[in-house]
Amino acid sequence: MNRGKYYLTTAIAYTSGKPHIGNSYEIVMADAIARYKRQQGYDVFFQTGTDEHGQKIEEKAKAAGISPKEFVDNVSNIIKDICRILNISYDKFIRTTDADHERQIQKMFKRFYDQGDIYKGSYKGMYCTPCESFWTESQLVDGKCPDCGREVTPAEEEAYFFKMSKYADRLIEHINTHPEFIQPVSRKNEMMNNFLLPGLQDLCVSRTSFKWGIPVDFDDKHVVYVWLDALSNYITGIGYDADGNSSELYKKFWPADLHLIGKDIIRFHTIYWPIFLMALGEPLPKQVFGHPWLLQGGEKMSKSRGNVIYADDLADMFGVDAVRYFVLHEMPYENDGTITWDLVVERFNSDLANIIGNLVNRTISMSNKYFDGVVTKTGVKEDVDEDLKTVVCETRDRAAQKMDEMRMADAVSEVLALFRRCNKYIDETEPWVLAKDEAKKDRLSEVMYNLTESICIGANLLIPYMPDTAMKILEQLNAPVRDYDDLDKYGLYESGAKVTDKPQILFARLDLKEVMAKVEEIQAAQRAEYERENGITSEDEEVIDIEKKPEISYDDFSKLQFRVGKIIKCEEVAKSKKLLCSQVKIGSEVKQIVSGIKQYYSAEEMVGKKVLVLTNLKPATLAGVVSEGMLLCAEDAQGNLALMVPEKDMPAGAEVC
RNA sequence: GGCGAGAUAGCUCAGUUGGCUAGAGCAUGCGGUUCAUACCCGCAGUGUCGAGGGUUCAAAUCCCCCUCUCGCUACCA
Repeated sequence: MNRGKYYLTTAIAYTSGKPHIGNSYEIVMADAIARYKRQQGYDVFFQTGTDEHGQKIEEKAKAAGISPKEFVDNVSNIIKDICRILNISYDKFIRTTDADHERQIQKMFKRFYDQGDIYKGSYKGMYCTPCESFWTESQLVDGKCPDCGREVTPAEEEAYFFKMSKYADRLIEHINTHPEFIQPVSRKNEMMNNFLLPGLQDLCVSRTSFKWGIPVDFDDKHVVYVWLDALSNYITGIGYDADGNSSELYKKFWPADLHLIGKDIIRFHTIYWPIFLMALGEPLPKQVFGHPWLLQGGEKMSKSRGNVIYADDLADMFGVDAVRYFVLHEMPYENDGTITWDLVVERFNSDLANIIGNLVNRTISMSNKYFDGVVTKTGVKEDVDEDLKTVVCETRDRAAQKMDEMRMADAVSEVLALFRRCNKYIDETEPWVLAKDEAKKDRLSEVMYNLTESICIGANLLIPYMPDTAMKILEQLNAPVRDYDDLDKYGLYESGAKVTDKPQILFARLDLKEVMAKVEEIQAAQRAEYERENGITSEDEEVIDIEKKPEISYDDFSKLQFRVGKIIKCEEVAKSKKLLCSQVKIGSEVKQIVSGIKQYYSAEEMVGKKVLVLTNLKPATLAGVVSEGMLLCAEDAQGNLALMVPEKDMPAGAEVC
């Protein structure tokens, strides 16, 4: 049955490095939806791809000593490879470095500019140095910084801005009249309360500080802001043309039925993207779903520790379908899910090996033992059959309901429940008892038929989630793939068909110890690779590279005054989550300094410390408290802070030079 | 600080418009079974449903307040 078109997309993956399993979750979920919709009879177009521009990539390529294009070619291929490994049935893999995509972005940018949606602005007279923020004229309050109320100063850099405010009312209207647009709904409030209702700021849509991006063709100092570039893939990938010559594919499939994205980028997809589309005069996507994340339990993931979990390692160990099953099953609707090696083993053994694999195996071996593999419907029914049939026939719609609500884990569980019910049926009917009584042979045959038919329906319902396993089961049962519309009908398995006489083990039970031993090897290899790539020996500690700032003169440096200060009193700033307010003795004076370090230091432990202080910074008010300087800290890649302290004891007030 | 979500079994969670002894999966214990991959099936649990107060014949569910957790956001000199 043809149910119309369905266009779904994933976010395109940023090509700054190999994605871990948490990043790969989304593509598996998207693939399950795509297969599910195809099975239902939708004409599906499923697009994914890679986002390849930006400063970060420019820097990474430079560090690797290759061109940005070489760098992204490499990573993009790795990501395609992961798609292949995970059995992802995408129809289009777009790269933002594709020539036609780049051309369309330039045309769109020009069109926005000609329409007056984009204007060339500059930061001049609108930069608040203390806040490090740029403001447009309209945002200033009495010509001053709307945040701190102080004077703003001229700055030189020019940039293009998009007039978001022009479309804000229309967007608010759309969100309010289309409750399904932002999913889960709890995210809608965040967008409305934090961005839309307070007033949308114009968005800077070009950069001049780096080169690796799509050049603005009428002003080549600028490259297009990466989000405008990346978001547009959803239309350029299916042949949108800014001059009005869009492809038939585009006309057929746009607007998208679903943008599947991570919860961290909901803002870009539900505010900026719709506004860009409004400016183009194109319809908005029907739904944006921000899914939760799959996190590694407990410890922080880091390649240098070798504990990053990758899709390909998982697939090697457990097989593709087990990985697909795990990530889909372990992902609740709104909360983040967890993945660890032992959780995967646990789920693998209990759900896949025990419940599904063993069921198929025991059923086929009984068919062979009692009837040489021939499955015959005899019509010898008993009451106990009815509940089995009811459960089996209802599973399709129960799972469908969960799928339509994006509750993947629940949908998979519904299908699993069918297999559980089959195991129970075996216990209820006790085929081995029937087999001992020749008079009950026809009843036994009916029981085997019921089991085979039920498993057959279950296998069909498994197709979206575990396509390979589903096909293996059907092959072993010698049954064709069944039409989705028939999956609530019982008794379509061909009576007299013969199942395989050599049942294959679908999922061999795993021993946790053996798995963990292999995990050790994987982790050691990962650490070794990390060390090789970064040219360090195992003696070296983890290092961190950051963006370098421009060279300064000694004069610049000498303007700063650093001194040793002793913290004599410290308390939490009441209205803030991050701030501590310290009284710092510097020489004979005491300065009050506010610092954002509450997450790393308690007020009590601060007292008595001797720390380095930038003393001649212009005072500022933070959360209503005056701060007269800055405590110096080092920050690692995860944002953890460590206070700088003198290596030997020095008196409070000593100058640092 | 603003806005929002949440706190239910050892663990992960479900509980629709208030209504029968508060449920599922995993883990635990006991029992059954032998077709099968030492599997499957059944039974048993323990729950102050975060604390306190209120509305009601009746509250996990509605209202108030408190504590804690989480998300987005602001501050992080």
